[in-house]
Amino acid sequence: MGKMPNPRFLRDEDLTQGIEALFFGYRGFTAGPDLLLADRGLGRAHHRALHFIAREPGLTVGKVLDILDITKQSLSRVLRELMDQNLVEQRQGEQDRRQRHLWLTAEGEALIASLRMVQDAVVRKAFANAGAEAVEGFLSVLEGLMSPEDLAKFSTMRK
Amino acid sequence: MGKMPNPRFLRDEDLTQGIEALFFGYRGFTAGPDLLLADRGLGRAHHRALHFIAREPGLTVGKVLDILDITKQSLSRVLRELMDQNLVEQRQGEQDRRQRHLWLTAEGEALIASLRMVQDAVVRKAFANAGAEAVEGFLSVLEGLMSPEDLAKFSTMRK
DNA sequence: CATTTATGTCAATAATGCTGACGTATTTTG
DNA sequence: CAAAATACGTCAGCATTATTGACATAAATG
Repeated sequence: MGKMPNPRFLRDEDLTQGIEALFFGYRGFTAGPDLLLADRGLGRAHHRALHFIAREPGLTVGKVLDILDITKQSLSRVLRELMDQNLVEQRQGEQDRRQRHLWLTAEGEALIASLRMVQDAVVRKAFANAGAEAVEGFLSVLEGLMSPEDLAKFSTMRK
Repeated sequence: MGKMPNPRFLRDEDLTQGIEALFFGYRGFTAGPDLLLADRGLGRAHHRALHFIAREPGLTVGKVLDILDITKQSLSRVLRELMDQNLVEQRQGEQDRRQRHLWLTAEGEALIASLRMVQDAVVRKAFANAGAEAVEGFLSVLEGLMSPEDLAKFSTMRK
């Protein structure tokens, strides 16, 4: 595209910097929600489940398993705890009655809203300070880091 | 800077996309090393310790505690396992003999080299495909996500 | 009707973190 | 120099998140 390629691009130090940026950045990204969750005896796994159920209400258990890529035993425990706390509820599928569709209760909506509030504040600040173009770069690098399977999930989610 | 601000920048969907990109991207970033580590009965915590010891040989235990921000009990177990596997060794400080300086053994160097090989391949591909400008954006967003303390650590590490 | 699919559960195990309490060696400070 | 602070280690107990393997049930499908 007529851009001068940087002759010092992709040195070991650049990669080291990228690796460490991800380590520290990811920690800043999860710190806020972790505190809120701990109040209710929940952890990051519960947050992830809540996030994707909120994003696509009525998801089946199988779909969540596919997204989170954990075993059903692990997810089962997480969902059990969320249901025990009246944050999530299950409804049997109408067409396929083997399926369990997951929905947030009002209380679950409230919790994810406060988690989003905290996390959005961090992300919004980082995005705003870096600028729209930087956000584009941020996203495209992260897409490149994803496995093909996860990239497909990520992409179809935002269609 | 005379740039047209995008009127649709920082919508909820943008934040959602950023959040999910981090989730899936971080997973792709850790998947390769995790497999290699599992062969030796090690995990991500050992990887992090090895990384920072490799990066700054002779680090003291206290410095590693500060970087990783875990308790000394947690780090102690990790270091014990690394030393038991002859990957890391400790040397008493010469000036301050209370300190324990950490060094990789030849075997430790070999392990971190193969971990780096795997992880670098993923990061290099993502960086190369996205381009130098995208990498700038990637880094500046991640810096914005870091806590002030972690940003300081991150910054002083690359002086 | 046999098979596959979607889900749940029991039991055991591992990695990573935590808190609290103590102990030792060494350095610093009043 | 004695007291306090620092650097590090360790014992014990517990929580979260994940794993594997085995087995069970209900419902859809060929």
